[in-house]
Amino acid sequence: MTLAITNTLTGKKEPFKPLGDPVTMYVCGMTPKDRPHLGHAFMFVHMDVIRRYLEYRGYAVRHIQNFTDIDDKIIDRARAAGRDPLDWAREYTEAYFEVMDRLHVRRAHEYPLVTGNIPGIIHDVQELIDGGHAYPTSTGVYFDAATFEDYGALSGRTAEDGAAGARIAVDEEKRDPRDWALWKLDNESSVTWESPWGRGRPGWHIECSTMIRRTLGEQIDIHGGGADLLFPHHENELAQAEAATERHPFVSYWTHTGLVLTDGEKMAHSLGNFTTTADVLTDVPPDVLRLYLLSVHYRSTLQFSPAAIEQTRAGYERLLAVMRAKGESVDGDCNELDVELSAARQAFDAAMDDDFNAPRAIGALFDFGRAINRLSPASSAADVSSAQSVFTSLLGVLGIELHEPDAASDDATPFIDLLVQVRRQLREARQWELADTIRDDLGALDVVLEDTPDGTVWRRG
RNA sequence: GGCGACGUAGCCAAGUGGUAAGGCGGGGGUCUGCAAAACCCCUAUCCUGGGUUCGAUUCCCAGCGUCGCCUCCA
Repeated sequence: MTLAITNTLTGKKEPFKPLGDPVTMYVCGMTPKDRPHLGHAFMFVHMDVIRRYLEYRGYAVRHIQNFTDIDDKIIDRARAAGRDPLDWAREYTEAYFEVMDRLHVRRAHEYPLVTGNIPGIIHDVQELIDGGHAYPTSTGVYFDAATFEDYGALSGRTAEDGAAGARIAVDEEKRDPRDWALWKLDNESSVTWESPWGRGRPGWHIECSTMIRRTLGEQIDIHGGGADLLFPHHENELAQAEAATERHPFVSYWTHTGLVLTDGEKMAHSLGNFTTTADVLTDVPPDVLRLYLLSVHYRSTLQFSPAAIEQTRAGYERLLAVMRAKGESVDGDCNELDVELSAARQAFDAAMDDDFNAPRAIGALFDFGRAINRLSPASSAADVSSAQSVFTSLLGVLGIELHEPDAASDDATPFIDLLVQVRRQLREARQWELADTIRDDLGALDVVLEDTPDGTVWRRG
């Protein structure tokens, strides 16, 4: 089987052929101006799954993700709060890690910052000027879009589209409405740097081109980011990179994640309609949220719905139940579980090979879980536990871990055990009403009792 | 206005030119003292109208609806 990845540039699923070893992957990270919302969680979780699956397939992956730690919004917000912009950015960078760690988003190998790449950015801007792709004006340095023949290829927009859609105030000094700032002159803000063109700071798009070049090289395998960055950000990034290096393609596979909608519109900091990831995690376990985010293909739009998360919670319970299955057969030479096991692996791989189809992969795992439950009475303990370990390892490729709600450290445990003991005696005495009352009352306290042939077991509900 | 995406059961959501995964919910059953969990069975003809085809939910056109990008944005 071959892994195929949809490439935004061509709009097609293409067989994955890495440039070399390791596979190079760049993900457009956050501008840490506010706390990460569910849109961020969706994107980073899906990108994490892409990386995990590549590693599962045996590729070594070098994953780089930036932080745009200085930009207009950060400066504005910090100034309004009377704070230092860099300090502001650090605070929300921490907020990012706090929440993504809980969601098991694996850390990138490096997190370059704009503020740590100024010399490289200045070098690259100068190179574009020298190459005839950029020019200085009284407000900064601009990229000359007309000098890059393929401009618009990624987002599928022509020069005419650009002109027609130009709603931004026309800058008389720009040669073309499509041109954008590589360097912004600025003598007022606290965070500026000297440059050959005057004091200022980088434009947004150039940072990614520079960081990719410095950390991964002139051409990379995979570039990820939200669909809202396709234009102009990625279009410009591509133009800057290829104009500077004259190497094509800059990126082999452009992967864009769908956007998260809330009440029918895009969730965004700027719209003020966002639900923070941390907020959701106050009452939704991280693995449940992760399962929810992965229940939609990465390229699709996710319509955020608390009700759907609740449904996912129930689905997660079902996954947990698979781990409670026990092999009961002593002579157990039932090999049906082996058959199911290899079928599950195959279905999982096929789904993920097909453009990282996590929803389908999850479906395959639910099938596998049902098979484990069904076959466990006729299988040996060893076979069941090895099936379960494959089950958890495949879930692990999706970054989903199975955790029973923790009861071990609970002070109430001895008392619950005691009640269960008393109830056992009541049941032996056929005192059903009292026994049921204990069960119901414990249930109201989120302690679930199940009477099995081997006795009563209880767990946190 | 330009460009693009999407519209699948009560809900979430995959997918295919030959009558549609999975999860939640609902109904029935097995098991159980009764439950719970688990297991088994049932629960959709794929927005509308044309067209192409032996045959379309899947391809093409139009319409309706929703969303995104064109400005900062994951």
